[in-house]
This record gives sequence, structure tokens and C-alpha cells, in this order.
Amino acid sequence: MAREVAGRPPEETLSLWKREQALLKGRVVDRDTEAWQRDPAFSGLRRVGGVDVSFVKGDSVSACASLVVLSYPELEVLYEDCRMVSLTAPYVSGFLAFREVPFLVDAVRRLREKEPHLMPQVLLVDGNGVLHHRGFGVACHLGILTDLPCIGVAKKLLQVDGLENNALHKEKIRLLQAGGDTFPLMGGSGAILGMALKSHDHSTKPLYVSVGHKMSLEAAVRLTRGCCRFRIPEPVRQADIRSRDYIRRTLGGPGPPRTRAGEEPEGAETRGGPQGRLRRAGR
DNA sequence: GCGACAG
DNA sequence: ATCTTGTCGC
Repeated sequence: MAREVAGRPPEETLSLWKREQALLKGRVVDRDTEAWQRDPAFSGLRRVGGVDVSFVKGDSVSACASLVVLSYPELEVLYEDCRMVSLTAPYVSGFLAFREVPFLVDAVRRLREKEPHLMPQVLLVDGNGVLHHRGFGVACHLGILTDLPCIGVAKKLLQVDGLENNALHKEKIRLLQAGGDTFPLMGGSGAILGMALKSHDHSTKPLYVSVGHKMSLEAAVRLTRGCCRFRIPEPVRQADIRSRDYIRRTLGGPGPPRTRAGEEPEGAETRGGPQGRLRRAGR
């Protein structure tokens, strides 16, 4: 049943959300807090997490929230948790966290309870950190709620605080040479809000990296680069691929629906549990 | 009416 | 976010 979530929240709700962001923003730490973050080779870093939420096409409510954990530097998947969820908040630019973050926090909590030894040492988040209307994007929000170092990795420039995807910006992109090349994204106040990063040699579009929590921008950019086999860093890419795959296996796909009304015994999932646990463990 | 718009 | 196959290039 394709449901629709309420259109745009009333101003009163947005006002409450802004207050919440302002409150939590005060707790963001934009410095390196872990020893591995300052090491040239990130020695000591063994697990990197990625999160994403994918949607069912004609439906703005049903989605799959996923959390994956990869080994570093091998980038092999060690853990996967995909779960169908019902979103309650609509997407409003600047308030993405209120739509997606509760389910990502749930995923982290499940991991903490069931496989604490696989807890990632940092999370790469699909979206922005401090590169945000009020300096508190989804990567900051998730970082504060989980107390994990987080990095915001966006695929498009969020045009805030004077930043514009204009001719000058496009020219700077064109001038990026090799993978790893960057240029700073300076806000109106003069502060560096994030970095545009050419994630690999033949990528046209850069990634927009910003601090989420418990990490410096320099380390965030360097680690993001270290996680890229393709344009999108592996943790986020795997979370995306697996969440979309989970939806396809659950609803989409050719042939008759896997679970026609009245068949298939109660509850039990066809493929190893509601969360599609641990598969293809690396090493 | 026009432009903006992370996911 | 999603709608979507083949196709061009290394």
C-alpha cells in the first residue's frame, strides 16, 4: 500500500526542529578525538561504518534503513543490517535528520547490543555535517545521538551561507586533477564549512565532505578518500546497494510476489531473519 | 511566476 | 530519494 506522508510540516514543527538542532549543535566536537585519526596511515583504525536509507518507489513512507561495517583498509563487509521502516516525517531540506536519523540510531543500538565488537570506529553518512543551513546536518545529528565520530559525505553541494554551484564553483571542479585533490568551501563568515573532494582520478563530480562529529575536516577528507574504490566511498556505497537490494528482494523483482496474502507462515523471513544479518563476512 | 531543493 | 537500457570508454 503506497502511503503518503504529510506534505510540509507546520511552521511550529519546523521551529521545534530548529530549536532541537541549535541545542544539539552545542555538543558537536570538530576536532580529532581518537589516536588513529592523527596517524598518517590511520593505523589503529579497523572498522568503518556506513549508513543509508533507500525508498520504495511509489511510496514516501516505506523505506529500508541500513548500516554496514567494513574492515579498514581492506574495505570488506563485516556486518550488514537492513530493516524495513515506516517514515513519519517528510523530507524538508535542512531537516533530513528528522526523517532518517531515528532509524539509523536504532541500527547502531542493535549492533551495540548484539555485536558490540563490530562497532565501527567512525561512520560515513550520506548527507552533510556542519555544511548545513544551521551548521547541524544529519551527520552531526547522528554523531551526537550515537557519540560516534561521523563524517558527512554529500553528492551535491548544499547551497548555504553564500556557497553557490555557480560558474566559479564549476571551474574549480574542472581544475581538480587527480583523485584526492580538493578545494575548500568557505562560508560567508570566512569559515571553512567543508571540502570538495575528487574521490578518484576519473570522477567528474566531486564529493562534498564536512565534519559530522569527533573528527577534524582534514582527517575526514583523508579518510573519505581512503574509503573510495569508486566515486562513492565503500561504506556508504555498500549501505546504499544493500538497502536497495533488500527492497528489491522484499517487494520488487519479477514474478509473483514472494508472499501472497494468506500464504507464508507468520513472521519468519524467507532469508535469514528480519535484518538479513551477517552475510559474506570478510576474511 | 521563478528559482531552489542534502536525501 | 526515484523514474531507467544501452552505450561509450578504459
